[in-house]
Amino acid sequence: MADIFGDFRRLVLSALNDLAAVGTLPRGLDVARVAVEPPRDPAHGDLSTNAAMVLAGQIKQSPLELAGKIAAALAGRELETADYRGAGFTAEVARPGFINVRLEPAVWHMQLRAVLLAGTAYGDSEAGGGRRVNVEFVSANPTGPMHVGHGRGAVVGDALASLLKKAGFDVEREYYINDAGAQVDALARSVYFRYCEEVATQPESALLHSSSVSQSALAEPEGFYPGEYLKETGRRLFERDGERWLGKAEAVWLGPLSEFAVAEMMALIRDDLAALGIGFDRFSSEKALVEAGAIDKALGVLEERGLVYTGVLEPPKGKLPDDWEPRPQLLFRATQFGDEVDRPLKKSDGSWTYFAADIAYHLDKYRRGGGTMIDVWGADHGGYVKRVNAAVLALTNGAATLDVKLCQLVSLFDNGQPVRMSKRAGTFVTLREVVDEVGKDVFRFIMLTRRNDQALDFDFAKVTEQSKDNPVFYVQYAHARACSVMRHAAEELAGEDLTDAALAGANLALLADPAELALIRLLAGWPRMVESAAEAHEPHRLAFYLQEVAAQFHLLWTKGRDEVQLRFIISGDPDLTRARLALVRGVAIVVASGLAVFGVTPAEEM
RNA sequence: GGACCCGUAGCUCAGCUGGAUAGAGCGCUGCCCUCCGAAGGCAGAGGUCGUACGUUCGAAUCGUAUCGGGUCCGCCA
Repeated sequence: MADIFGDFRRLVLSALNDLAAVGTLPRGLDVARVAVEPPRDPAHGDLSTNAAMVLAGQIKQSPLELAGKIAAALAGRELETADYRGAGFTAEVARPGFINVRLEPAVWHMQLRAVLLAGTAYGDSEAGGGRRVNVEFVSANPTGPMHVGHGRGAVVGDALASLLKKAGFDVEREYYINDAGAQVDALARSVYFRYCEEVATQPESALLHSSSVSQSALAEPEGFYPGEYLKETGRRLFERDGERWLGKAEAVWLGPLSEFAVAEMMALIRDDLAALGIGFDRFSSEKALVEAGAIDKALGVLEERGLVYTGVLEPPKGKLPDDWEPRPQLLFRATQFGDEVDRPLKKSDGSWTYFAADIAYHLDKYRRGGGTMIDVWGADHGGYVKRVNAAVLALTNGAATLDVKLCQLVSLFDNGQPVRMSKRAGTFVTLREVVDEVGKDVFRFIMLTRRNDQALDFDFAKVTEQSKDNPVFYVQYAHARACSVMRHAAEELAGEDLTDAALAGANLALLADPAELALIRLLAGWPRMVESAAEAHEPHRLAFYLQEVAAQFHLLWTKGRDEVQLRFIISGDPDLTRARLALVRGVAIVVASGLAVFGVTPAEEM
């Protein structure tokens, strides 16, 4: 894949090798931090490398002097990749020790050709080397429909997975279903309550003839989930099972109803996810894991290493809970792996903690081939990161890495006014309502316009506005505009071959305007952008990049205004027209390629 | 009281893992439409990167302390 920055970096490294061969440099220098980047100021040239400054410290030489030697070693070399073969460049040394490189414009023209030939596969990278990455996200409790915060995690996780795939990793998307534990029991009881309500509406119901049944059945259970959606679930249960569960002891129905309720809730959640265009490769069940004895096995691993013991935790600092008292518990030595305190594995009633199940789950993921694990969580789980990291370290002896991405809160606004949300008051806004209101593409893009650890304000009025302060619109508009130009061209140049493959053969050397070259430079940065964003696990970077591409394209468009925009591109000169159409297509390809990572459909017209 | 996240232009936010004169949008000032996408663009003003030390050739970026905002806080998930 054509990547001028990567290619030039290889050139620099080979020059360094040659210098080492003749003894100018010692062997075995650490070149990991040697980078080839576009200089911040275009006046400094097309490419810039910090090689001299990175190495100067290692060999105690002046960066400036070393830069001179490297620049001399670079002189006379040629770019070796087929995409640029024969293209020349000049290197010069600048103040602190930078080596600035000016490329012949032909390099950029060749780069544009490569973009057209690659299509939306442009930017695909081998950087991941097919290594396995497991991305676990959403994992919302199966107790109701998703809310907006879940939606953020869903989009971030999904886009991150796509990004990693584009960067050459073997990615698995996974959802962890917390279908064990007290909250599922509470869910089942809530469903039972709604079921009884439903039965009571039936004219021939046994409930009507038995006051004792009605009294016990129609009391809201402890931990009741009050949401309306469970009424539907209760009705569906009645449709399926009739009055079968009526008046039975809880012990009889709790198990079957839990299963029923979780399946119903997961169907709800899958629907919400489908509305966002998100699917998973795997759903893992906590319950199945527990029943398979995975916790015992995982704790066995920890026990072998002497990391499990029974002890009493120090009271938490600051204000104590009212009922605090010292209790002996089964604990994990998390403090040996960077956590503040050792963490409980068993509750005082002898049942496992959620953490114990999580230890088992992460070991399971690791054993399935996940040397690299990414978990996307809500920020309210922040206090949990250290202990899970500690557990992963302990379980795998440091062989696995876990990166937990915490998504900060999403606040809803409408025209600057906060949208008040309260579960109790029933003014709770679900993810589905938001997505139905603004559309999947808008929602997805907006969720990626902030770093995940930055709180996000979501304003219904602003995100649907057709103006420049709306990044979704701005980027989509660039793509639509490019498509519009191509439609005009197809009409006016009927009979000409305007496919990407044909345009790649245009005389691109005619693109000599600084604004045109600047735009190609930007497009050339796409593969680098994919790799660095993937490495950092930060999909939001692409959103900013795409806005930049859109801005440069709009700029170029208006630049043609003197000659009337469309005529600037589709001019009287057939060769120039084809060259400029090639650039327009290049923009469309990169934008579409970026939006594809985001799971956003590029607009062809607006 | 502790842990985690965030303090960058009036506002909302980037800043590519330590580099050159810190950027973008909105807002503000002044420009650019007979017509073909002005749903856009150009130029200008606007900064002690919360504060103070430290690490080094070099810090918005790393470390320590401190102030402000948010989230969470034994067996809840």
